Amino acid sequence: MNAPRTKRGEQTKAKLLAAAEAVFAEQGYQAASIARITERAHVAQGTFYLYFESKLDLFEQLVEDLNRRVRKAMSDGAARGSNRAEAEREGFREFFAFTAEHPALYRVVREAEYVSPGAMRAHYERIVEGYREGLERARAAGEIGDVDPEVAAWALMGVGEMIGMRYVLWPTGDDGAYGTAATPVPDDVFDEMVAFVQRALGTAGSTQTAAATAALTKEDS
Amino acid sequence: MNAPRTKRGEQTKAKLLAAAEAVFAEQGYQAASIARITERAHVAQGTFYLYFESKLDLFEQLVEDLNRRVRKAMSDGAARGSNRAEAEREGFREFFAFTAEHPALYRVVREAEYVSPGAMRAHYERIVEGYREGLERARAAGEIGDVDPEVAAWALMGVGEMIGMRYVLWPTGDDGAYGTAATPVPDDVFDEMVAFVQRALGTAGSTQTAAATAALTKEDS
Amino acid sequence: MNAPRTKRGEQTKAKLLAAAEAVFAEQGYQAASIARITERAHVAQGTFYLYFESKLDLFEQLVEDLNRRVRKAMSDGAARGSNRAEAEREGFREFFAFTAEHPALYRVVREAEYVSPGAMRAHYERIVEGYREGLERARAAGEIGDVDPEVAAWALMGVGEMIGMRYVLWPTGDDGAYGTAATPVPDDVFDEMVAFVQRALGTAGSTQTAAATAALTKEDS
Amino acid sequence: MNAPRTKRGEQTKAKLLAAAEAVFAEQGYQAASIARITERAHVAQGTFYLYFESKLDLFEQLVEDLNRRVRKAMSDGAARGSNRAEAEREGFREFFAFTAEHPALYRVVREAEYVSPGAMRAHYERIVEGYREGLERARAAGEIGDVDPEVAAWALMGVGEMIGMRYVLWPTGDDGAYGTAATPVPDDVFDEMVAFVQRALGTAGSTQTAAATAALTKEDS
DNA sequence: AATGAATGAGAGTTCATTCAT
DNA sequence: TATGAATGAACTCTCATTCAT
Repeated sequence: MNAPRTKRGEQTKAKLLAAAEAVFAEQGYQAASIARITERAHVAQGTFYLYFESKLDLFEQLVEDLNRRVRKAMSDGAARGSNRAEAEREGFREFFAFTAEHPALYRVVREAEYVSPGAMRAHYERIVEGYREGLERARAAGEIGDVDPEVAAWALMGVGEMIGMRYVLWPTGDDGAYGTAATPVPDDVFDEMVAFVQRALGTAGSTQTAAATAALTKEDS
Repeated sequence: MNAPRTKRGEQTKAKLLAAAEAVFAEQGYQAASIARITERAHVAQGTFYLYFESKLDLFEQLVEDLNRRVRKAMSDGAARGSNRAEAEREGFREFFAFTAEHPALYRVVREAEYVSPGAMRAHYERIVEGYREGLERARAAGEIGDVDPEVAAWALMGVGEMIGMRYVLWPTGDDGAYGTAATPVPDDVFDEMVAFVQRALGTAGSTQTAAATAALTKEDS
Repeated sequence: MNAPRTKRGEQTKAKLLAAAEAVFAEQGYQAASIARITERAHVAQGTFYLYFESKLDLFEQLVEDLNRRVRKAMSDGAARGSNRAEAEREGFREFFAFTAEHPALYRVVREAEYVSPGAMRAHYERIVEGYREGLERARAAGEIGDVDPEVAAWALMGVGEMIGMRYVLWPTGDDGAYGTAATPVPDDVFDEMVAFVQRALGTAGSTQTAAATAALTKEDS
Repeated sequence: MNAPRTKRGEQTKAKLLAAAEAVFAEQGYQAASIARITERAHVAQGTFYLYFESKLDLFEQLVEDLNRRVRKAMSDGAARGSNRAEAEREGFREFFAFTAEHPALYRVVREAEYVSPGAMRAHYERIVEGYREGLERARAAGEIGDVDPEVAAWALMGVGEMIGMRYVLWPTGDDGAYGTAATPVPDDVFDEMVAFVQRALGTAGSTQTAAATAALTKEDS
């Protein structure tokens, strides 16, 4: 009652997931109706229940899927950096890019507290886990100061989420309507934020000015 | 159709707001029904519409009310500090205490993206405004480093929100059920977080160890 | 969420119960929809849930209500008889009259095995309990033979139910459509059946022919 | 679109009928879904419509099949008896045994009033017809009293059905859950019931006590 | 000011049946 | 013969809101 057994079924499920992501981003989880989602996917309402047990099941599958992808993007970004400072910066860059491209993840997770606390926590915990591992390695390598990796990881998560919300998702000067094209974080804000976290972590070389850091990273972008 | 004109009316409206806060905290905005709220307030369903135009109106009034109170608590806390470092620390302390006592604010705001984007933004912007003003003054006084007050303010907001969610609202080891007594942030986590933001802001004297800071502030608590 | 608190509410609930009885009789429990029932009661669908928690709740309330009334009718009938033979006969007479007037009870109970086993069993057990008590008293008084009251009571229940179904509810020569006026049991069938059970119980005087018995009871009817 | 044309097809249809009987017994006709039945038969949903025109068609085929088999069992049992009294007893014995083994027949027929009145009536009428013929022959032979065979046949049907329901299908002391092993009628109840109907029919020799009858019939069982 | 009955649109979900392969 | 994906109408139930008293 869940996994498609033919190619056609696989396509249909993919269509549903894509439609759900779009509708969730536009209207949020609660306001999104199965009717709206299936309509957008060009399938009948009943078809939905061939691949998902419930609206909640869809939600959890979607969050898990997006979570996997955002972590992949972040770790790919971090891997581009040759030291912790660069890894941090590139990880955030990817995080914001993903947020801009998949606003559904962001928005839906914030709505999820009462919908699926488990899914929400798992989402944050997995990202934080990535931060924590990175920080532990960096600390062992002497690249950052004497910080508690766990607490620092949650703090980084918070910084990223709030900056992402404010500068990526809120269309500047807008009245709050969604669905319009989201803008990525402006360069100066991004640099300020990166400098903020690097000071917080005591990253080696974080004393350089934000402007200098920006000039540096422009080269490899 | 909104402002109570008698003392009795005032009490009724207050009962409704208190009930709404409790029910919102327990079930969230979407799941909370007017029926449940009026039941908890011991008034008839129709009475609700004597004081609120709609569920949304209630929501916005409640968020505004709580927002005013959390800002008051934070600025009172900050005023207790004799320098920026202490102000920061005491502000956060009050923020977490308020979060523990009024989980509804926190939870409902996160759910509000699609309910009332205006109310949600106003909530964050007002708190950030407080941070920003404090940071600007501190910078003018040379108490903190060369940070952009606006970006730093949003970053602080993010740190506070995420740490609050993780350490105040999630009953440790729990499966996600709400309604149980929330625990405030553990001392060591709190100290780590404060040290994190003080390094990030380049607060004068932030080089002291977290333990030392803790010892210091214990005296005046 | 259940008991009406005003006269108007009481009338509405009564209208719903009456409509439900009619619709259940016509279409059965499963096929009867809340929409159909509320339409017939001239109220909105939502009104239904002011007085019943669910379709099942309505069903159980209705069965209990009808059960109470059929037992009242039967015991009133039995009380008219001056000996066990007459009590038996008059009890059955009332049972069939009730069945003719309230086919819903009969039909809905037979459908209830999977809907509400508890309600179905309670229905039968309560009626049987009445039979059993009557039989025990009759046996103590020497009015009937040496029968096991419990087993005999269930047997009587069976006879009544099947004869009722066959001769009261099945419109003779009909193709099975319901909703037409039900006919009560024809006199000769009734007499035969009464004679059958009186022989089975060894009721004193049951050796008289059915015809004679009929002639006898005509007088007091 | 109905009759299997190959051996393989025949097996598939048989699997479907067996699965349907089991599922009907467990959940009843209405709650049983084609999906559940085909799943249990280990065939795809579409396969169902190769052998049955509709769910109703399946129901009617199943009822007819079971009806044929229960009548066969009953008449085989009756044939074992060397007189009417014994025939009656053995017929009931088989009826209860069949009920215990095929609870679906019993339960589904009671649910059938609105599903297929025709099938339900035919089921009862055919069994009653068997009773009636037996009673007519017995009466002609002077083995029973002066009873109307038609009415008596329906009464016997009722006794059997109700005793079967009460003592075969209701697991004693149970809360109404089905699917557990059904117990056959206890000996003493069975004897009481047989004595009941034999008195009702005025079966020759029915004045003997139930115990005596039991002793008698034990010999040939 | 307060009540509680009434509303009705809309939600998620089920399921017998059909269709393309 | 057999599959399983797809359909869409119909269902029960919820709930913010309005109305009559």
